[in-house]
Amino acid sequence: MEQGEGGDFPPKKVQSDTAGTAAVTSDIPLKKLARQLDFTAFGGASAAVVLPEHPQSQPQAQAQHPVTMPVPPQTTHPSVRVVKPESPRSRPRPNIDVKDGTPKKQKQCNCKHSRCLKLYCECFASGIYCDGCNCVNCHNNVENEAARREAVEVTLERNPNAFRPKIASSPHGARDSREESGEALVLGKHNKGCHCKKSGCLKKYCECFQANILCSENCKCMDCKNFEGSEERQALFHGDHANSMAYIQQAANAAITGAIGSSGFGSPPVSKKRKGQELFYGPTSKDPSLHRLAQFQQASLTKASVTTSSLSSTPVSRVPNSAASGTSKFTYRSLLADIIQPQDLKELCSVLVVVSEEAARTFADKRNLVEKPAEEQVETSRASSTQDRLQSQKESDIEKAVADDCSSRNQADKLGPDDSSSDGGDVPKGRPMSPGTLALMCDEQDTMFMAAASPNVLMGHSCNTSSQLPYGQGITEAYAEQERIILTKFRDCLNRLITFGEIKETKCSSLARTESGGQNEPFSNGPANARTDTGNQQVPVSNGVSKPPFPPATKMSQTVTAAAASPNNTLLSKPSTHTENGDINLKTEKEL
DNA sequence: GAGTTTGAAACT
DNA sequence: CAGTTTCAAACTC
Repeated sequence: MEQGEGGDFPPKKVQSDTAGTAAVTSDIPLKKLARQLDFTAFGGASAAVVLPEHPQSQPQAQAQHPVTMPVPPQTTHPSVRVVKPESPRSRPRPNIDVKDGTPKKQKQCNCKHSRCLKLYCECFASGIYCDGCNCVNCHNNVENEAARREAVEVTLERNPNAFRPKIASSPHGARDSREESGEALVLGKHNKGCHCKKSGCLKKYCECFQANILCSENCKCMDCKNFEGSEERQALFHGDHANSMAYIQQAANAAITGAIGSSGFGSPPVSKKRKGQELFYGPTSKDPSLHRLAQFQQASLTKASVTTSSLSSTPVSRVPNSAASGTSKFTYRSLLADIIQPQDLKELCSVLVVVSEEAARTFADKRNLVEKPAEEQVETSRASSTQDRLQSQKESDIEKAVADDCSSRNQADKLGPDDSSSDGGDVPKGRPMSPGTLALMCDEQDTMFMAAASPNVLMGHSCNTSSQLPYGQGITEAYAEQERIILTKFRDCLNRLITFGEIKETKCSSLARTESGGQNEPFSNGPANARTDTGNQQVPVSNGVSKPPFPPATKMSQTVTAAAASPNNTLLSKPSTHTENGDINLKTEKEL
């Protein structure tokens, strides 16, 4: 019991010997001094610490894992106020003031039939004695310690984790808190997940909501609106009325009843079932960040997506959780999936290497006019070799990106449990990167690479400390020149990619409009099996054909146009071996 | 404050 | 493990 451990949790404000005594259930606590559990370490946002705690006590408590019977602490300070824990559902219903998030003072239970010896009882579940509660026939007290202990044993027998905190902290806390600026914390996730059906997870009935955390993949809730990016949820936390309880409830109610609906378009959220993100991204991902991402994307996608029925033969709203989560029929395929071919990459790299060499050579020639050839040769060689590595790295990066891109077509299927995407990465695995991201990553990794492979170069480049370099200013300039040329080329290439992507997007959009025949219009609560919200975005729809919904090509340049439309498009300006068929596919592909 | 709703816990 | 019942908190009026 951690919480049980709880049992071992040192009571705040109470002695330091607690850990020891608390574990010994035989010690009869002094009158009505319940221990307070501390859930702050578990990410429970609501776990506001009410009482100061002993610095050394916390570690002790956390170090304890053995599930033992929770025993209210002994104390030699009867005057200490009993304060119940602020756990995330931390225990049944925490004492949190929804208005301001501040913890209220102890809350008394009102149990009538459980004798306060079942988890129904907040006090019992918290591992504390009832104190000043309004319960009836309470046995959760010193006088009934025997019964209490027995009840604890029974409870633990049934569920060894019964007294453990339900909210696990999230490794992505920092990120979350940042993203949720202004909102309640969203750290951690419910270990078991909630099972809400009607509350939309936006009421305190929901343990996740109550704990101020987002629902996670652990949840089996229906029609969940407690996910990042949920407008309903945001409505609860943001806005001028953010602190108005009435507003909050109104928003929640509206959200639940669909009055607001996702994005206010009058359409019900994706499904009556389960979280929509699973429909698109595969369900079983255990990576919180991915999950959040998916949730976020869900929020975006649902606005732009088409009726789910048109994308899947299975009516989403009737798909059981497991089914929905297990058989994701939606896959996201990058707009560039067919554009970038391995050969393109090779060509790109070749070109970059060539221009790099040329740059180096040109620069060397210039210098040769005034400096010793031998030295220059070495430098050129160095430059070239460095550049080669650079190209090599770029190629690697790009290929990785493309690999992701290509694999994305089956992304949803791949996002399984083992697809624990890079922890904390802002670019979870499986999510195709936009050209812009790709470029940024390349730049970033180039920098990193260069820093590792050639610190001097990096220094010279970024800090203008060339005078300190063994190779002098000349080398630095040569590298700079090479870099400039290469980056320019690379930029051009990426711009072309962007253009291609936009062309394809445009085509897809047209196709969607054509095939959906106006389905993208806002609709009221349509067929239950239905549809997701449609925002203003066009989403490719092709009857059953594998045209999955995909995010809009966000960072794509605004200049789709002419250049893009040119049949001579190639990734590079240099003559290409592409099979230019006018379509977006530049090549006949065989390399994949 | 009474009655209803909700979802976790308990039970079958 | 799924379905049902019990329970107490959350919520509504």
